[in-house]
Amino acid sequence: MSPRRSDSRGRMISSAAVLLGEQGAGATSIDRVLAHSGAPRGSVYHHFPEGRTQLIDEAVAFAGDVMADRIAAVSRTGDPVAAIDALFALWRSRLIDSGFRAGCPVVAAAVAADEEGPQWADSAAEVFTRWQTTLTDVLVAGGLPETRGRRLAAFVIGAFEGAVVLCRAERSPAPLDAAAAEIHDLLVHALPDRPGAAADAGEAP
Amino acid sequence: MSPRRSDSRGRMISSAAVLLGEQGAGATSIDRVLAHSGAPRGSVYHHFPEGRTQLIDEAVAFAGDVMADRIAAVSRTGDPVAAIDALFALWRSRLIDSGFRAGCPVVAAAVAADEEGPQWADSAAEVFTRWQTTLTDVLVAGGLPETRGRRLAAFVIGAFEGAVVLCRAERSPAPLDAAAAEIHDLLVHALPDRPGAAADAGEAP
DNA sequence: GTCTATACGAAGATAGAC
DNA sequence: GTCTATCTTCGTATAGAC
Repeated sequence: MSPRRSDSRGRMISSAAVLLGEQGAGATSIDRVLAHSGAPRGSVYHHFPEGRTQLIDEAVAFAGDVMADRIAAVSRTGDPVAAIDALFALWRSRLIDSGFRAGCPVVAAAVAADEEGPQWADSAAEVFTRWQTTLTDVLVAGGLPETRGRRLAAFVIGAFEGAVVLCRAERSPAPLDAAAAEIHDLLVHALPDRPGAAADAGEAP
Repeated sequence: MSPRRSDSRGRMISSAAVLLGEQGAGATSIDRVLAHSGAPRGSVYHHFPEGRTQLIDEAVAFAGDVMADRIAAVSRTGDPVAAIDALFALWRSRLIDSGFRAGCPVVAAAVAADEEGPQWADSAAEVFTRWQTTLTDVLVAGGLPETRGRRLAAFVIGAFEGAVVLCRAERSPAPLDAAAAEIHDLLVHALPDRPGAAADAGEAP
C-alpha cells in the first residue's frame, strides 16, 4: 500500500520474474532473488509472509500486468493485425537482446506447478485468461464475431508462448518468426476489410 | 546396450519423463524418480554416472523418441491434415485422462535449463528440431513447398506446445481445441487439393 | 547391479535483537 | 524494515561392502 523509497519488495518481485523467465522456478530461490535484486535478507518474510511460494505467485501476477499493459499499448491504433505484429516484434527483440535467455515467467510457473506451489498454476491461468480476454476484445473490436475472436485469442497466446519456448531452446528467432508470419496471414484473411490496410504486402515484421 | 530383465534404468527414464511433464524439473529429483519407478537406490550412479543431469537429459530424448514415433504412426495415411488432427486428439485425451496433469517433458526441461543443467536446452532443441524435420517431410509430401512446409511445421509444434501449457494451467481443453481448429483450417487452405478429402465439413476433432 | 551409510551443500523458514 | 544467527529438511553424490 505505502511505497517505500528503496522499494525492496518491488525489486524482489521484478527480479523473481526475470529469473523465472530465464531459468525457471527451480532457479528462482530466495537467495538468488536476493542476489539479483540487491534486496536485504532480513525483510524477506516481512514482505512475503508465505515465503518463496508467495514471491513467485506475485512475480507471475506482475509479469501478467506488464504484458497486459503492452497488449493495451500496442492495440491503441485499433488495428489487431498491427497490434499482434508489434507484440511478436517486441519479443523478437527481447529474445535476441538477451541472447535467448529471456523467457515467459508465467509459462515457467505453470510448468513447475507442483505440491510445492500448487497455486502457481492458478496464478498462471488467471494471467492467461486475462490476456485472452484483452486480446479477444481487440479482435472483436476489429470486426470478428465473439466466438471466433475468443478462439483466435487463445490460439494466438498459445502459439506465441510455445514459439518463445522453442526459440530459447534452439537459440534462434525462427520459430517466433514462423508464428508471426503464419498468424499475420491468418488474421489478414480472418478479419473483415481493415480501414487503411489495403496493401498487405510486406507488413509482417 | 544389453537390456536387463527388470529394466531399472529404462523405468527410471520413463518415470523421469512423466515427472518432468507433470511437475517440471524441480520436482524431478532422484528421490522422486526412485519412488515413482520403484527402482533401487543403489544403482543410480551405476546407470547414470553423471547423476540427475544425465537422467533428465535422457528423459528428454526418450520423450522425443516417443512423440516422434507417434508423429510417424499418425502420418502413415499420407494426409497431413488427418495426421495433425490425430496428434491434437491424442493429447486432448492425455490431458483429460490425467486431470490436466500430463505435460511435455521437453518443454519442462527447456524452460528449466540453467547452470545446473545447461545442456537441457540443447537436448530439448534437438528434439524440437527432429519433430520439425519429421513434420516438414509430412507437409512437403502433402504438396507444400519446402519453405512453407518448414515454417508451418515450426509453427504447428510451437502452437501445440503452447496450447498444452495453457490447458494445464487453466485445467481446460479449450486452448488445445482452439489450436486444433485453427490449424486444421489453416492446413486445409494451405495444402493443394488432398485426394479423398473433398468434403471438409466436420473433420476437426 | 544392488545395498547401506554418510558426507556435504543448498535452501526454506524461524527467532529475537535493533 | 532490517539484521544475524540457527534450525531443519531435502537432495546430490560418494564410499565401500555384497
